Amino acid sequence: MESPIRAYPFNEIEPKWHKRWDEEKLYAIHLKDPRPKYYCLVMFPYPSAALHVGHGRNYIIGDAVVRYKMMRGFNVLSPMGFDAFGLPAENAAIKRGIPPKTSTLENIQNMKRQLREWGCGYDWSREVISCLPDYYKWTQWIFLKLYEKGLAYKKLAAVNWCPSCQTSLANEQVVDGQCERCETKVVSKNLEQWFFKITAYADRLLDDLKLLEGWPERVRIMQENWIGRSKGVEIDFPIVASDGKNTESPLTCFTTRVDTIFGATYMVLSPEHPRLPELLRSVSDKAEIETAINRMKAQDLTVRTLLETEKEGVFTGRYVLNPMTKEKIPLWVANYVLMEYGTGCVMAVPAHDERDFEFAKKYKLPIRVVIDNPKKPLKAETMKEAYVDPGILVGSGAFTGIESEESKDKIADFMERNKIGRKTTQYRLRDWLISRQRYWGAPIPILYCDKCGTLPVPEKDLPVLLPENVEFKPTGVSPLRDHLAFQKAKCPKCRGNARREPDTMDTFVDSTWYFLRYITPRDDKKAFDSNDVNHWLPVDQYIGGVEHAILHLLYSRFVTKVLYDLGVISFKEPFARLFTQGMIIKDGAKMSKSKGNVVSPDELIKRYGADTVRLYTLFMGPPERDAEWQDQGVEGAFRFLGRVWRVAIQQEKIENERIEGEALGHKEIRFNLHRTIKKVTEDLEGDFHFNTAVSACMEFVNSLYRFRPSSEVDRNLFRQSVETLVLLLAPFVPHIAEEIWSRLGHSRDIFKEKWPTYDSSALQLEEEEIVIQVAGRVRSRLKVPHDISEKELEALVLKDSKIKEWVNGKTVRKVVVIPHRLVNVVV
RNA sequence: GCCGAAGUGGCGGAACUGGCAGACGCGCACGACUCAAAAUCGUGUGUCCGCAAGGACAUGAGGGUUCGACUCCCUCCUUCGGCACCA
Repeated sequence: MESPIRAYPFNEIEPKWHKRWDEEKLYAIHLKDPRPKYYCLVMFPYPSAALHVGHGRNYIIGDAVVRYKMMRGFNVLSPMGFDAFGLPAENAAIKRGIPPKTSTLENIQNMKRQLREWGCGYDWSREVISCLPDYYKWTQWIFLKLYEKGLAYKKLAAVNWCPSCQTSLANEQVVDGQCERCETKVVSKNLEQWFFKITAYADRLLDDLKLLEGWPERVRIMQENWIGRSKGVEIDFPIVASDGKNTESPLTCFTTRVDTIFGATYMVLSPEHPRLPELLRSVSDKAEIETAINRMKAQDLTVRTLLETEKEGVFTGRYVLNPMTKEKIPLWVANYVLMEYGTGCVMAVPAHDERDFEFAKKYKLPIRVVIDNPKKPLKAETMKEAYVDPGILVGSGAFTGIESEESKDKIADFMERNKIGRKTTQYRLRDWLISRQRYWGAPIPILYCDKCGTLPVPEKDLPVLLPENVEFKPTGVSPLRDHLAFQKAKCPKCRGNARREPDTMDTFVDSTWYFLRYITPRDDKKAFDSNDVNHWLPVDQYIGGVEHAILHLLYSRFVTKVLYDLGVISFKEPFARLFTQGMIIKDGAKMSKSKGNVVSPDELIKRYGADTVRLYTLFMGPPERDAEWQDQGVEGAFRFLGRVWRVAIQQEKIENERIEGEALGHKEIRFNLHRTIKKVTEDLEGDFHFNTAVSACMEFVNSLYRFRPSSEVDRNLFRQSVETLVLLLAPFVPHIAEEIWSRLGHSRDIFKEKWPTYDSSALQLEEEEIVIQVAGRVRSRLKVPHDISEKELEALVLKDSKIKEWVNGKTVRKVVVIPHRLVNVVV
């Protein structure tokens, strides 16, 4: 890149203030400070090699909020740390051929330098690094707490396995059947794994979303979808005995549409249903049936769950009884029924379910209408598709004639009374699989003793240290399994030899509680102090990318609720307000090293200074939306800061310059000044409209360039204008603001100053311009006194020569007067 | 398929509660300064007609409500995101 352009001396200013802020400990807070607290948290980063401007948006937004709140008189907590365990760090280390710890700590140093250069300030005395024992000791403690509560358990299950990362994954880490990290196709594998019982909290995680008014609607909806609660009924279908003796227990299905029960003309099991072998025992020609079932089982699950996939099935030769109609209906097995959801058994109502309809048509199964369309009566023989909307029950025994929505409860109650079925709730959410067969994570604090079984590591023995001299290349089993020193353990009960759990925890466990650790980060007696944490949390403002809408944000909410139940914290939700900033796009794609479209902040800062990068980042568009990075836009921000510098520092020069444009007077400048304060304040108090706040400042600078102070009073206003401008800009461009502030003769740090307030009387002009429309089109405008009455205004308008021309002969039907704004003459 | 967000000049984007569409910035053109360039300062810049004054058209498309619609309602199209054979 070219050498720095001639401009204000940002390369002297910026390092000077970084040093000053460090020395003054501008960001260090005291927990017991009497001012109102404000906890501003940005999502802590993975320590990758270097940050790009896309990452920067997060920290710049956060820093602007922090500095603004400081000026509003809050005791602002702004901590930072590193989410340092996990696959990305380990994979990067493997590539470089060095231990993950070395590369991670190296990366952290580089990122800290970058954050400092950006001018983003944190209370570094509170730094947490999740891969260091003084942190993960307490991550392990959290695990033990969940274990005590029965919320951490081990089970053999079909789990998602990434063949490239050589580890199991949580459901949340599988995107479109692929590994979230490496996009390799995920396969299913039967393994014994550790899970967190997040499903036990499904209802509360869902219901408490309503408490999160400060969260973006879309994030709440995404979590709602993910949890996927559906209320319905479990119904027992008695099996018709093939040998006359009815000894088999009934098959249970789950449905959200009990209202359609009278139309259930067959029943379908998932090919994986555990009772299939038993059901088939008495069937004579079962070879063919079993072949068909095995074919369905072999079908790739990701393909099988595609809507387009052809439905396939086979009749089992068995029958069940529809418990309401007492009819004998055939029992089928079909590929469209999933074992993972509900009971793996579905009552099929072809007339009112698209999938059942398609299946029934293919295999010529009976279709019976039981919900009629009130607008257009249905006929089973002529139906082209299932009728899935509400309607009136027909052919439904005692329930005929009832509206379908209403009938759901009535039928369910009837079933409960007669022990046919019971109301129940199903969730899409699965328990959180937390074991990883990889090295770079916190060891799961569990011991196995041949005599005493599975035992938690006693709290006093924490941390279970992650050994450093390990051959850690992924092999599919945890490298800790064969590490002798690590495995050398004693059973806490019988003192005999015990083995350690070799798996490590998912990195997302580390980040479920880091925001608690920031309060008392060096406490080696406990994870956090309940009193302090209860004072400082929930986080007032959380800021981060929307990619964590489900994963991190759901897991953190879960752990918070567990800690609440344990009585160690007094709040149910960790983050009161959430702001999700948009991505930065370059050349049509998300900025990423692999795509080769990253813009490095280091070079930009060298060329233009950090304030320019910050200002452009905030100005480029609404912060919650994606934005396209344009190098030329950076120049614009840089030019603006030059204008600010000149108007503030080199005032005399401007005073002496020849007036070329239209000059503005005292009154207009005063008006603009207060209007700008109002606009910037409202933009920051609202949903962080930095882009319009910056543009308001630009407008004000433009107007200052038209001001020619001619008197002492004028010069005072000019000075006041400049000082206010600098205060308003300080959260966005802290270095230049500090520098101008001190050059204007202030010795106190600008962030210890009060945020300016506006005077509404200055916004009240005696004369205002009114827009005049004829038939809704602007035809003229008038300057009128502020306190003119509507009558007077109307009369004035009708006398106006231009308006007369437009009215010309037509009758005036009505005159609409909107005070202080507009008059519309309707002809 | 369901849910959500968005669609405005050459570009990024503004527009309060329904009240001057295009603020602010980029780009472009012209002028001032300069021997010249850069930087800076100024002027102009939606489209069409017009020398101009001015007028017509214009916020994804089409309807509607209203004195008045980027904004509200209906139908549809496109892009992005989430969920999805979930019973």
